[in-house]
Amino acid sequence: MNLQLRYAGVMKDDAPIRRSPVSLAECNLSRSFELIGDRWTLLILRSAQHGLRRFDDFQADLDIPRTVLSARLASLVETGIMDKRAYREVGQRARVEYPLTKMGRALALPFMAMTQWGDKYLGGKKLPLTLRSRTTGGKISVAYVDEKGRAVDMTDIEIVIDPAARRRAAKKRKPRTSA
Amino acid sequence: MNLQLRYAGVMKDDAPIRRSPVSLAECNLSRSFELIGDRWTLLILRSAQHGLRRFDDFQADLDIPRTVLSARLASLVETGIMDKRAYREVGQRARVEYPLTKMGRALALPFMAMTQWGDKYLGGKKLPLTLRSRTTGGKISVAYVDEKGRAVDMTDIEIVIDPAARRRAAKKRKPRTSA
DNA sequence: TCAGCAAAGTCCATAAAATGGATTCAGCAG
DNA sequence: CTGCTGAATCCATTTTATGGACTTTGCTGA
Repeated sequence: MNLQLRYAGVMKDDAPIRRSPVSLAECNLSRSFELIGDRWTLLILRSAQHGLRRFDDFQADLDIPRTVLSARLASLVETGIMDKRAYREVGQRARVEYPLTKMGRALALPFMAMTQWGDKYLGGKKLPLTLRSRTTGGKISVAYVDEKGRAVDMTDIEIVIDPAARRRAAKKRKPRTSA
Repeated sequence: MNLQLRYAGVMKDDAPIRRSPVSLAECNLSRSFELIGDRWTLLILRSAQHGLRRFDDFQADLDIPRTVLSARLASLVETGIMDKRAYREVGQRARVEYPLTKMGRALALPFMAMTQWGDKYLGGKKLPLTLRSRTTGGKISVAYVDEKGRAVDMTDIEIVIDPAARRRAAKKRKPRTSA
């Protein structure tokens, strides 16, 4: 976890890179950030990963303004990360809950990778939350693996950019001072 | 990648969870989000992962307001994710650049996990950016692994919460209507 | 020598969001 | 009918973002 990932075929490593090789519009990382990349959305999703599903539970768990929560849940439903459905407890009227969809549950992996990063660089000695194997009890972590499911070292990895996705000519830069 | 991760020892899975088991203050995931969890910071870090280091390069790459970029870079330096240092090109005066620190470069793993998620749920057929092994040329991905570096299936994983980190009594909820 | 330029900012007025408190709405219990 | 509760919405205030112009520094080429 020491080296920066490097591009395939790049030799001179000291010449600075001036532009991202993939445009924002085509980059699935920035597209992800567009959907979930703000503080409250991320925190809502964290609570949701823990199993929370109800409006007031999110509100109390995070102490989030109700207007913001309302807006964020709506957009998470719209993007397919959460579902909106009725539930009914015994002797209660029907209410609404927001469970994660499969798409939303799949965020567990990036979130765990992020947690691992926080554990290493922000945490103290104790790790509040860890993963372990049900069968062996051994510690589980997130890592790069090859096709056979073997962990690989970062030094053996290179980034490949699809030529078709390479940043295009760049819509003409607007000059710094216009008037 | 189908099931939600489950807590160790939890049997009744249908009773809704009402609170996150780890408080925001102690959760290394929410601490991470506090540092990097806003749209512009995430995008700056994406560009930085691609190798960008200079103020105007970030500005042009992302079309980010200069004030915001200035503020974000300062806080990334303060938290130790980026470094601030002088560089000098031949025949130019000394200028400033913002390379990622080791801590910042380590964000590559969560970012790749996030990219993978985007590839699956947001992307089209084509993947603009992929990882491969330098030695075998095989595809590299991000996954859960055990201590021996073997990929493990999600169904075999359970979440363990350190009892010491369990959410404490919860500072008394303020009533809904005060006056 | 000095005008021009480029990188790395700051300043400022306007626009957009977040915040937090009160209010609304629906339907079950008593 | 009244109270209560979960799920919102409304509104005034504060905070933050936005985008354009302006500033600073020290090089280069004329």
